Amino acid sequence: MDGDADSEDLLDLPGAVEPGPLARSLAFALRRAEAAVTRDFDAAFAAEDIRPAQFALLRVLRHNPGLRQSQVSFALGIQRTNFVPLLDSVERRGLAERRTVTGDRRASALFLTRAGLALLDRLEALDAEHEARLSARLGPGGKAALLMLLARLADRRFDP
Amino acid sequence: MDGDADSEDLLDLPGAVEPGPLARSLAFALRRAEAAVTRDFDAAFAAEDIRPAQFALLRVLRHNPGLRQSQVSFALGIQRTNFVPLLDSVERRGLAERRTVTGDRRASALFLTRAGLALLDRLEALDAEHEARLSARLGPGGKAALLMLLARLADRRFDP
DNA sequence: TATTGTTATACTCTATAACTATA
DNA sequence: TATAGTTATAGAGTATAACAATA
Repeated sequence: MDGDADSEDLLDLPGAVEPGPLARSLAFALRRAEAAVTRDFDAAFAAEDIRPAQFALLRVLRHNPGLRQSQVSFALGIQRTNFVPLLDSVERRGLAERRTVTGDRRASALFLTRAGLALLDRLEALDAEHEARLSARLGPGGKAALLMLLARLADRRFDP
Repeated sequence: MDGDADSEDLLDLPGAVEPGPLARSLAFALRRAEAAVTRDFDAAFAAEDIRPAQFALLRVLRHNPGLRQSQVSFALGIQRTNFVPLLDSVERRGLAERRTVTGDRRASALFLTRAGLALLDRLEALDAEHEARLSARLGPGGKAALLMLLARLADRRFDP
């Protein structure tokens, strides 16, 4: 049901600690990889005071102007209730705005401001370098392979 | 500096939302994959009331009896200050224990209890099924490839 | 002086319940 | 009745500063 080769040597726990079965745990490997990516992200974006969720939000708004909050939060995998303070944080900084929707006065449509677009241009430049550094760790074809495997893991059709 | 193939089609944001450059973001892909793995973990371990960090701690203690707190917390990637309540939680349940070290009265050595070992046996069985389900999502050789790529990302020698 | 474990604290992310105003 | 957005709140995970006991 598995059939993978041995990869016990892939994980080096620091300080001569035996990793044991932890060396083959996907959850543990994902956690360590995400921590490393976050460290590089923090170093790369320190000057812009932006967090990953804010960056992702701005990117979605640029490519999908006028979406409703529920649509954006669902696309980002954030509950609509937790999306409110996230959106507030970028709206307070004048990077995005809520506009009232004609025809449904409950909803609000989301747009980047000019300032948001200007910031996003700088962020995309920083991100290109960030992704290039990570890609260099992975070797030729590594990033494409990794994105494919991660997308398979994340496929909600397999969900319990 | 990159040279990967196009994989825009790998990410399907729900609700006809254009992912844009988010489709090639490693941080975003990692976040979604980790969320999916966590959902499967929660479903698999619901009956045992155990969290990933507690499980990882028990596993390290089994394979490395007598380690000091600092060593274990470092191996798990948890700061020693945050490790204290984690260890407290498993010690309160009688799964592990602190023992005084002869020769250094500041330190404590960590051991699984018999109850901890018994629980860990059940957890390892659940985890084998959990990992097998994830491995099935990835296809033949997928898990080994993914573990290798994640280890490359996590390699601290590349850290900023 | 430095190290081990600890407390206190704060910030982010996430999760649930309940509310409002609309539809 | 149901939906879009909101508030309040609680639980984890993580970060820094500072302390006591010991080395």
